[in-house]
Order: sequence, then structure tokens, then C-alpha cells
Amino acid sequence: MQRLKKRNDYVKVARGARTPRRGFLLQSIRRPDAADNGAEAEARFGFTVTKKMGNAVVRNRIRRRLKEAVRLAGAAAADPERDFVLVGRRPALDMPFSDLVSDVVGAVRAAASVKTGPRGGKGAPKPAPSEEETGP
RNA sequence: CCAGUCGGUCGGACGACCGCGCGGACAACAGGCGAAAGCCCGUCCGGGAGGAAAGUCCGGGCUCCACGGAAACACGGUGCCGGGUAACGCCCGGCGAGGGCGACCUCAGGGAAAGUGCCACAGAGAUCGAACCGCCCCGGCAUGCCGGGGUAAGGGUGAAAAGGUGGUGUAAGAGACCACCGCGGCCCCGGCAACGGGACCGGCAUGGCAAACCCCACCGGGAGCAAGACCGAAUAGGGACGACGCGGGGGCAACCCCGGCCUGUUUCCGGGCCAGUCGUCCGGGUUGGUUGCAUGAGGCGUCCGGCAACGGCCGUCCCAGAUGAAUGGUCGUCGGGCGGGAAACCGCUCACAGAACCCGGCUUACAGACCGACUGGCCCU
RNA sequence: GCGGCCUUCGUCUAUCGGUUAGGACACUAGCCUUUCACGCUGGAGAGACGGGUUCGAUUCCCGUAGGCCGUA
Repeated sequence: MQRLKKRNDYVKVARGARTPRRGFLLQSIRRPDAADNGAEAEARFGFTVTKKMGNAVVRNRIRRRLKEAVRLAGAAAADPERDFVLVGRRPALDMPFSDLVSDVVGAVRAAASVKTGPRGGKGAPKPAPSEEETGP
């Protein structure tokens, strides 16, 4: 698993598509240079756990569980031409690990299906506009 | 057995599968990079968070900078005595004060007759120290007041009221006098000292606050491993030395007057930097990488010295080194706690908390378990 | 890593060691108004936490918690 190590990379990914799940928020973006060296490309992952989540022990545990879930399942399912950042959330600390793994797989696959790179956040079209207010 | 005090140790155990980073070894074959050395990949082995790793409140090592020197000033810190230590605001032992029946605990614990300041309210009076209610004497009279004087025992106020208690004494009283206690001075004895004990003298004006200013004694240069050193694409042009020469004002000129900034402040003597041109020489160092970076005031054990902190001899061991940051994830068995149940068993749950240059302390957080010493009760022999 | 500051009603703030901890906005009750707003009168409401010094602490000292700023 390739890691993201530069602040610059994290900032770029943060502008990309967002996929919320129970234990984490997944951000992803297609690498601009991905097309060049296509065959050798590999998905890269970064992890963010903020201080609001808890003390150092809690933050370490969240990050390590997310990392392990990506290593076991997420990396294989990921689009190799994309960068991913998982922002840890509190439930990742003690939710069942199998659920966390399936969430990671699902989120990574869902991110790959998002077409546009930059901020497709509310891309899903609104459900039918119900009950238009009719004036008197 | 119950209640309590002090000191210390540990802080889940075992196993399976899949991983991470570090160190070491690797015969051959296979793969990638390279001209090569070699590196990557791979296989095996070893070890991989703490008692607080935390807070960053002190003290050091190490590294760089300033390293002129002196004096005074300023600033900050510490504060009974002795010892331990590399050092400390830490530790040990002792002393004093306070608390507890006791084991034991707590204390920023120098100086208030060097000076300045403050002591609200209440109270007559709050520190060059007094008389409100009282008590007593004298005088006046219509026996209860008025005037004068003496006094500080009692009352009242207050956190604190001119040593305290008892007696002698007196009109009433008072260190006025006496005994004991307290205070001060001086001497003797014990102790390295803080201090303790005793004798004599003084009848004894001389409250508290210095975590108020302050005085005294002692200590303190600044920054911090993102320190510092090395290797180094692209890009931009830097530094050192030498020569000419150089800041501001006036003047045609010779020349005259005045310098500015930095080195904690001031003073003295110093030092450095204050336009440019030319020449010679050296390169400089951003992303990144290597190093610093783990053998150290080191851990464990026997013995010796010391009441102890600690020190010494000898033996033995090598015990994390990341850098968007490894030390993990999942599962099983056992263990601990809580709840339910007659039981088998079932359910929930696992303290505080994560190294970042290293070390000595302090402080704070912490489920539970164990060991030792001691104190006060009760019972039995 | 280093070094500096702050914490007082719901909010913003004041305070020489002695107060009933003051003010403004907000809240609330009443008055005014046909009603609302404005205005007037009144009321409730605070020293982050734990120790110490002192007769007495929001103030002085120590520790803890939280927050902010500077610097590399």
C-alpha cells in the first residue's frame, strides 16, 4: 500500500469527491499524471484522525484499524489511478471490524464510480420535487 | 479478627493466522536498477512503548552562538542545619512549630530593636500607645448626682488591647514586690550545626503582616536535536581578502564640526558593521538524503562502608529507534470485575495512558493484585 | 521544542487584601400604549477547580483544568 506523505497531496485530495461512512469519511481524487504511466500505477492512501477524536491512544487505534481494513480489502478494490484519504471518525474505534472492512470496500468502489474529479459532492439528482407550493 | 499508618513491587497470561518498521545473516537459482561496487525484492533469525512514555515545573549532559574585561545597577530564582549528588527548587538524616490516643502526617521554616507601608468594620483606644462602663479617694450638697484626682483588677469591642497564673500589698490597684512559666542579655555544658539543657542578671517600652515593598546570603550568559555537521538537481547570485576609497552638515578648496547602529543597562577602555569600483580566491544550500541517534551520571546480582539518601569493588547483560511518524489487526482459551441463577452456566466489561536527543527529579492521572514493617482495639491461650 | 498571556452573571467587561462583587446588552415582572416597539420602575443571575499565606483572598503564592498568542 502506497502512502500519502505530503501535505500538498492531502490538500489536493480534500478537494475531491467525498463518501461518508459510519467509521470514516473517504475523500478521493483522480491523479492528474495517472494516464501517463498507466500500467504501473497504484492507488495511494492517506489517513487523518483529528485531535477531536480523543487522546493519542484513541487516535492511534482508529488509524491502525482503518489502515488494516485498507490493507486487507480496500487496496485491491481501489481504482489504481486515484488517491484516497480516510478521515477517521469515532465509531471506527469499536465498531465490528468486519463491518469496517465492508464499509471500506463499498466506499472505495463507490468513489471509483464517481465520474468527475473535483467536488461532485451533491451530484445525486434530487428526488422528484414533491408538493410544489401553489399560490392562492 | 477489626480499624488504621508507612514503604515497595506488578500493572493481564498463553496460543493461532495475516501484517509493519529496525538490526543481523544469506550457498545457489530467478526478477528489477546500475558501468561497477552495490541496492531493491526475497528467505531465516533477533528484539520492538511507560510507570507515569503525560504536564513541561526545575536541574544537567550534548551542540551552536556571544565568548572582551571590570565595577555598579537591573532582572529572575532559592531560603532552618548537616549530608548525598554531575547538578537541582530533588532525596536522606536531624532541629523547630502545628495536628493525631498512637504508628505517623503537614510546614516557602532567614531577617519585624535597617527603613517604608498596611492593620477595614467594631471599639474610648490599633503602636511617638489609652480610659467608655467600672473601682477607689477628696470636695459640694436636696444620698444620688456633679466637679477634681488616682487606678487598670473586672466588663465591653475586636483576629489582635502594654507579658500569663497564683499570692503579697493597697483607699482601689499596679512587676510595686514574690514564686513558677514566658521574654531579653550574658555565661557554662552537650552538639560539626540548626538547636537543646542549666546558672546568673534585667522587673521586662519595644504586637501582626516580608506568599506587602524590602534587607541579607547564595545561584543564574543566550538558544535549543526543527541544536549542529555532511552530501547535494534546478534556479538566483553570495562570501572572504587586498587596493583605491568611504556616513551627515558647511566650504571652490585646504580644512572645520557632528557621527549612527549592535554587544541586557550605565560608565571606562575596547571590538564589529555603516557608498562603490577593480583584482584574486572560495562556492553557496531550497525539496530531499545521511549523520547527530542510543554503551549510558545504564540495568541486574553478591559483598563491603554508611542510621539513611548514597558510595565502592567484582561479576553479568545489551534492552525501541519511527520521521504524514513502525511497535499492529482479527480470533480462541484462561484470568479479573459487575449483574442474573440453587448450580452448571449466561450476558456485559478490561485502569490511566503511546517513545521522538538523552538523563536525574517534581507534579498530575490510574481498574485491580501482591509483599513487608508498624500502631490502636477486641477475643483466646 | 521554547516563552508569554488569560479564565468574574447568558455575553462583553470593572475591581489599591476589608463591597450586599459594580456597569452595559440580553432575560423577566409591572407601568405607559388600542397593540407592538421605544421609554420608566423593579427583580433574578458570576469569582474555572483544589490547597496554602493572612484576622480576612476575586485580588498574594503553589498545583490542576481549559483557552489564546508569539517563535522555530
